[in-house]
Amino acid sequence: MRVTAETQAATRERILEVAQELLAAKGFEATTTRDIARGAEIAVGTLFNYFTTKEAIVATLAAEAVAGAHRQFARGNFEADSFEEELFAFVAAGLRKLKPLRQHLPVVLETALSPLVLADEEDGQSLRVSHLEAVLRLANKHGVKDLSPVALQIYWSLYTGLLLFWANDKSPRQEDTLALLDHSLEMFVSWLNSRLDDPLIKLPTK
Amino acid sequence: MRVTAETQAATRERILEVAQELLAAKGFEATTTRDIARGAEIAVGTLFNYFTTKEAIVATLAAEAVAGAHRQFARGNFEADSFEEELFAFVAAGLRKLKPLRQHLPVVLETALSPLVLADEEDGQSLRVSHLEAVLRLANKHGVKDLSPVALQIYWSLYTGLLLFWANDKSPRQEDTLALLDHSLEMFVSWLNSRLDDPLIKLPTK
DNA sequence: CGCAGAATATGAGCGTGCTCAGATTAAGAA
DNA sequence: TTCTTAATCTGAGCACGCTCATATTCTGCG
Repeated sequence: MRVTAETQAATRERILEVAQELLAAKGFEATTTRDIARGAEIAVGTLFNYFTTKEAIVATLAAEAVAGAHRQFARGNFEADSFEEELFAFVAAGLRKLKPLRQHLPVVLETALSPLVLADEEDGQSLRVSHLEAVLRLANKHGVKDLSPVALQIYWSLYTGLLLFWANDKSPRQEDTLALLDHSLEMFVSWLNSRLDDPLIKLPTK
Repeated sequence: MRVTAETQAATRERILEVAQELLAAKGFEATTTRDIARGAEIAVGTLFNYFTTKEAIVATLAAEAVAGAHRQFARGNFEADSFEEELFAFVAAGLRKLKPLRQHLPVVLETALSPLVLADEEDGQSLRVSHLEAVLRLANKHGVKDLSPVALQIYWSLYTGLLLFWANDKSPRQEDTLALLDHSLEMFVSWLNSRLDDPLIKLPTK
């Protein structure tokens, strides 16, 4: 069972690598599951033992990319003056890691991100949940406690909107996306501050 | 050519009706293009003469629904004290019309709404463009002139986020969605006001 | 009328993503 | 080592969205 488990992990890794290559080379639509299976030297059926869906493969790639960014960000213990500044750095770090998948984000967003409330699926949920948890941690660190569900949902709308905008951003170095991020966060954070004492929007202290 | 044109319009209408029924009865995935064609008494090939894509049918249903809401809203010349209040009423009217399609919105959003910058496609663009135009009109009416591209994009993020949230809203009468709308608009409008004199975010006056 | 040519409708067929009955392999018991 | 059973892999096959060569229908002209 030891050897098998390692083999399986290797297979999983091979699938992800091949998928990333083909995705970059031919795009999502033109990359068929048969292609990926052939590249990973397994049968189509086996591919679907490892991933439930073609989209799930891309969602996993995205989730692993941002997970990497999270770890890197946590390690670098970046110290910013303000919540807003640190949030900006955090999101920007995520974008950097997601760059290879930029054009394929709409596909990921539909399956993995669009069920905004706590959904029952799991495939790409990790991305949303772990991102929001990280944001919560940052907020707490800066004294912004107990973001309400509404606040989190608003943040999530802004974040996914940003990602979708980014996916289509034609500006040379995607500076339009960074500008959008800047304004979005400025608006969001100052709204949060203006709301700090409103009981309607705060969660009951646990 | 007269008779034919009418026949075609009737066929188009029949497709949309059948699609709406099947959608409501069985959901998007379970409704096949063969089903729709059979229901409309045409061949599959003919179906695709009228709509480029299965998603385009749903996008058209959505676009016609909100177009109806726009007309109705314009006719009713609803007079509100503030931009925020009127924007709220406007969006809520749109939601009312979209209700039958609520659960299918993610499908529409991916194809029709996610290309956020001016895209080259046309299928569902109408929804985004016409909604944003209506918002601009409302803004002008209330003295908020020349919303910048960034402001429009932020509004769009909030609006699509709202729609996706709504699609999954499990609260009895979707009051969670209305609460989200309320807070989103409050944040957006007060941010707009705080930015009124910032040249960075205003378009050059034409 | 009849006829030519354009417009429209048709459905067999293609390439997908994904499934599942059966073949293959791994792991422990005797 | 050999047998048993559970886990894993396999690819022919299914249903789907969509296409395109062909058939059908419509339109205006002589």
